[in-house]
Amino acid sequence: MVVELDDIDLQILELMQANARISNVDLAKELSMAPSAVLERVKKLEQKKVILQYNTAVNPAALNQRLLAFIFIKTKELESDAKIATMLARIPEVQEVHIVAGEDCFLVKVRTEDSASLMAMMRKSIKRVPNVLSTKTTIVLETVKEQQQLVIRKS
Amino acid sequence: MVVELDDIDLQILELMQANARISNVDLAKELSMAPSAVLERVKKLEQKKVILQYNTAVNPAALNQRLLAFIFIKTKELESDAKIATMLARIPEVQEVHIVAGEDCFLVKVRTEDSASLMAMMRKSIKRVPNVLSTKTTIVLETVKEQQQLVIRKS
DNA sequence: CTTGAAAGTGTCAGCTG
DNA sequence: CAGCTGACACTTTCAAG
Repeated sequence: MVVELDDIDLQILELMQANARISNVDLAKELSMAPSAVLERVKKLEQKKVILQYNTAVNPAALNQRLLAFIFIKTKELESDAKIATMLARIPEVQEVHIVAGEDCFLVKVRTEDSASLMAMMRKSIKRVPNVLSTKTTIVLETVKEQQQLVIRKS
Repeated sequence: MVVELDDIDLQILELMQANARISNVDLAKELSMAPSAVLERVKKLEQKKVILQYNTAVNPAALNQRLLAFIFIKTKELESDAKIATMLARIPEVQEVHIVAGEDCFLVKVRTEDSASLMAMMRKSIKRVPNVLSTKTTIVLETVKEQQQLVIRKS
């Protein structure tokens, strides 16, 4: 995908990354533009899939999801990577599924209530995915930073 | 932190996780409540830090950030974990910093333009953090799923 | 991109159970 | 305390320039 983004677009993205619920008029004030012009740009950014979605970051502790783990999953060498990936992606506790270079094939990020529910989830969901050979789990003791904001470099 | 969340709160969180820019009236319609009551609940959720922030997911490809990597960082055994973590967290390309169990001490998620800029960032930023003994980098070939939405279980 | 106007929304005070 | 109503100001959104 090639998209042309000018400095105004980048500034919009920067402001919206920091606060998705910023109002159009506030955006317009920051950019010294009319609200309608800003709205039009935002709509175009959505439509061009530059903006993928607006989400609310909920405190995991408030929902009793205290355990975070990364699981490396090794599978039989085969062409059907995509199918396995899709099955992993369907597990609700799984927040991320990456296909990675090296001998481990998949890296999965998982959030559960505690270690017991992690084990339950692995037995119930991950180990039932066909062609899974082995898993290697890394437990997170403490998260120091967790954000999806991208670095925006204006020209 | 212990917070009491009832089913209405959970429904608000579910709707806002999926779309942070949903309007108050739409929320109210979904919940069959008056907008003012919903607004009050949302404000309380923000204030109680159940809602941490509203962010916009920007397509990394649109900003030319095509490379995603996870780096395990081993450091000298010491008490000053927190200081190292803070230094890692300050690197703009670093989206996540976790302190993990096992012999690797830190796990860091990084997004850069390409492998050259990843190497540059490692030389310039990570290797300059004191007490870093070694790093082990896992390159992501393809991301199949990436979301931070939590599983919400209504009672 | 701007203006201007209509329709819709956020927000608050005051009221009710 | 949590929710409702009603009212006003502010926003969103669109057509036209």
